[in-house]
Amino acid sequence: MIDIKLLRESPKTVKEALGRRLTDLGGVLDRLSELDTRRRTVLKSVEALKAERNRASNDVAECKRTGSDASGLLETLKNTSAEIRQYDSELSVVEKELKELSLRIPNLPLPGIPDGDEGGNEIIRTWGEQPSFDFEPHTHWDVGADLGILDLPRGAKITGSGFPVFIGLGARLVRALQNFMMDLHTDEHGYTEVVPPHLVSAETATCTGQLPDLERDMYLTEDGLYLIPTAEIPVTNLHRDEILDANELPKAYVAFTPCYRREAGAHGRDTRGIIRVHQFDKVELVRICTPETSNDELELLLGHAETVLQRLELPYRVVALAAGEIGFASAKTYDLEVWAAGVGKWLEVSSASTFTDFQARRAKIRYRPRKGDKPEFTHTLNASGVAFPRTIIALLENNQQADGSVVVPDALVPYFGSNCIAAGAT
RNA sequence: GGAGAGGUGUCCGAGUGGUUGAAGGAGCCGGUCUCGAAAACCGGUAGGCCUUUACGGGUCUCGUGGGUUCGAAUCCCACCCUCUCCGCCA
Repeated sequence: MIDIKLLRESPKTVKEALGRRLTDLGGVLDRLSELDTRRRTVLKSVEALKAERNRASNDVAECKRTGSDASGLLETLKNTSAEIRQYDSELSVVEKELKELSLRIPNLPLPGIPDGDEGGNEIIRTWGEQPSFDFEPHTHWDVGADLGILDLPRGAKITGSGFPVFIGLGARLVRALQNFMMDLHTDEHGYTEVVPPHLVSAETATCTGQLPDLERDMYLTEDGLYLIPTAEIPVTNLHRDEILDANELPKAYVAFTPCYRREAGAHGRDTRGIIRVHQFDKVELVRICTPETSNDELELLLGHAETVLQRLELPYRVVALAAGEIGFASAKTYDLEVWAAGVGKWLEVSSASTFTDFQARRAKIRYRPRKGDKPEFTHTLNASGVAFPRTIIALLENNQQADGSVVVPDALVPYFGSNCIAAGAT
């Protein structure tokens, strides 16, 4: 949620920051300022009238007690109340539009991030070696089909395209990845494990910023509930409407959930294999912290996601997204892209973002710096740690052998139960 | 799905039309007492918004939203949530 006071006090700063997103919001911002001014004007009038009414009302009560005549007072009060009702109704109209418009304003990009659109993205670092082969590496959909562990046609039969089926060792691989990542984040990185609801209310999805921005990308049920496109939504909302103690922060949560995405408007992109699917599993990391620490927390979070890929021995790069590329609620985002030798592409497996106080404002997540202090908004952050399908793509494509088998990285062996996936095994 | 009960401050809990933003208790913070602690006693202890350089002032909030009234935590309506019982079901 945009800080309306900031817009009031330094509209130029806000406009310039939002301008870096390369979307035109000028008209909306001007309207917002106009509504804000109007709101305060009306509010002053109505509150003065209410003060008057409250005083007179007490006088009426006093008259009743003493038995004196209050009819004159009552006459005046009637008029005052009528006037108040008029102002009140204007106020509610103004406030409604103000709120609706505010929800359409994205977060302000942090000053340090690169400018521009996709071309402005900066590769921060690269880790690991891209594998070389003495044969032409196959794509994951071929490797997976040949091993009998990934069945796309049957998924399409059951539901439609974009709903993959993992079978046998494929399903076991998913389970191994889940346990490996959850153990890593809880035991070594200190996260608290959460199993959240997979369906959320519109209000919940609004607080994290998916609504109204991504309305078309979420599955909406008949009951008005949305299937989560990421565990970020329910987990960040855990502390909605709460005032936390400073010594409770940072809060760190990890959740494994399926994610459901309509991918509306993405038709024709990455349609083969499991690069882009409607349902996938993901381990999500969420942190809630004080404003002073959020920049450091972002780096920490990014490191936790990187550790997953390092343990899995998957080559990756860290990309700092340009201001025109970051998500609606984000102020700064790093993408983690893993190398996939078969399709020959870098694939995003994690997005680590700080939302500064944007989500906290919407969700009213606050904390008290010291006892007796006024509550302040926290900052919120999240990162995938990490998304499964593209991790599986990288494992299958990078670790494939000439005989069609796939080598399982050491870190996964205790969870998977074997150091290789071979055809015919179950 | 049916029947009933209920949602009040950090917590428990009183309050059925008029200084009740809210009794009382607990907790917490500060103080007195004490070598120190406990006990006892005294004081303090919600959030939002508007306004003010500041001190302060104003207003709103007793699940949410409407309504009645000069005035609502208190009356009326709708919705949400929780609990109990019955039914159904994994």
